Amino acid sequence: MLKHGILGLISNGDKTGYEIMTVFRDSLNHFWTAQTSQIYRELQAMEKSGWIRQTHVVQAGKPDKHVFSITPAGHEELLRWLRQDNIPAGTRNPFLLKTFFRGELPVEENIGFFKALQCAAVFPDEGKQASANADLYRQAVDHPEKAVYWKLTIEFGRMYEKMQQEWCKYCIRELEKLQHMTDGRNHHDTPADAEQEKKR
Amino acid sequence: MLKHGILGLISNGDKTGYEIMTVFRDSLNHFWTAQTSQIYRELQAMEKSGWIRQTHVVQAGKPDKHVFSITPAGHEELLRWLRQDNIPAGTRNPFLLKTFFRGELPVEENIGFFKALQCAAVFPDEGKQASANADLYRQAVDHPEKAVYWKLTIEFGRMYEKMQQEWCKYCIRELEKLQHMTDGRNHHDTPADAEQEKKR
DNA sequence: TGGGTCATGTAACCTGTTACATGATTAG
DNA sequence: CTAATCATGTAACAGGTTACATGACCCA
Repeated sequence: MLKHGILGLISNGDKTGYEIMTVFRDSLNHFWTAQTSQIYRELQAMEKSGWIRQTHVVQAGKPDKHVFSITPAGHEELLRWLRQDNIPAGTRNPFLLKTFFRGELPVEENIGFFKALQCAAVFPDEGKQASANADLYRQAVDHPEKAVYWKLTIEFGRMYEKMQQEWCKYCIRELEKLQHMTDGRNHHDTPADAEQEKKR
Repeated sequence: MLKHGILGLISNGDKTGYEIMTVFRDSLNHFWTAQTSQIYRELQAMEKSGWIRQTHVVQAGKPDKHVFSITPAGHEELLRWLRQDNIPAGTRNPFLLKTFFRGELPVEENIGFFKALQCAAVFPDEGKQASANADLYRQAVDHPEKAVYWKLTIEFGRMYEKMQQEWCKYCIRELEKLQHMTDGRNHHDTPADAEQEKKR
């Protein structure tokens, strides 16, 4: 996956490992991340596969640059990847995994958690996003037909965040219902009491 | 992450590696997956850490069972994990990574893709979900206070899917706009022509 | 008698994370 | 003078995937 992400970035213009790292950090961070260590490792592998090619650029003062450009074979591979398995696979979500087991914690604590989550902004706002990466911003001006897709991912982020907030509201409602149900039977319920209850 | 998922499952009742695999396959598949190879590996590690403990159950005919149960130390670890880093980190989304680079493909192809995605159901429907795993179903009847959280993850799935459909509509609208814009200037635009265009 | 389920795993590989390591330039 | 930025990486480890391997039972 990362290999193809890097390939896509290089297809939009030659880049060094360092530049690739900055794009991940500044612009793709809400749906993908990558450490320099991994980027350099993948670049080596991709060069071996013939997807990209290296040019040394000697610089005065600064360390030399290794600039990578995409090869025709690399571009073919990028297209192949884009077209392949368009069946959206079940995305792994650590956050839902945790939710699934929250029954172990007292209800009040979970209500508190969802209230906090409701306020937390997951994605950086557009303003930040737009100014973060000069390269992408330039692209948006020069090639609107490519920049649309960038806009689509940002819109996804916005809609996801809104949905998450709605979901939090739903969770809070459900948990408060549960709380009232148990309140009737058991008035001052502490976590320790709940533990005792379970062990019977 | 997987270690803690397994720990959570065992905390809801003793299980063999095989049983854990079936729960992942039948009930958690929309937010997490696990291969048997990995499950057995993790179980070993978790036993070494003292989070779980093994009992051999000799069976007539069938191979022996290795039934795992949670230890007090394991339960403590589960609670620690549930409470730790409640800051929802940027979830890695291979699907958005691909969207980001769709500019490489012709617009019509991408519109077709989003139209197909709009119709594709990502999550299995509740009926299937509920009947899939007898253990979870029983839990829903016996311990409504724990089953709520399971319901919450299912509701998340439903809301996510609805949001994705809305997003697809938005994407189609945006791409059709783009198509009309380019239509004015360049009438019978083939992918090959686009390639030529780019290389200038 | 052949395929599905129950039940165990191993080995090799690929991918991702954490920590370390260097060194010059530039801006405050 | 100090911290950030540009620019390169390596080493060790953790986590996930793919493929292989075994064996008995049960149902059609």
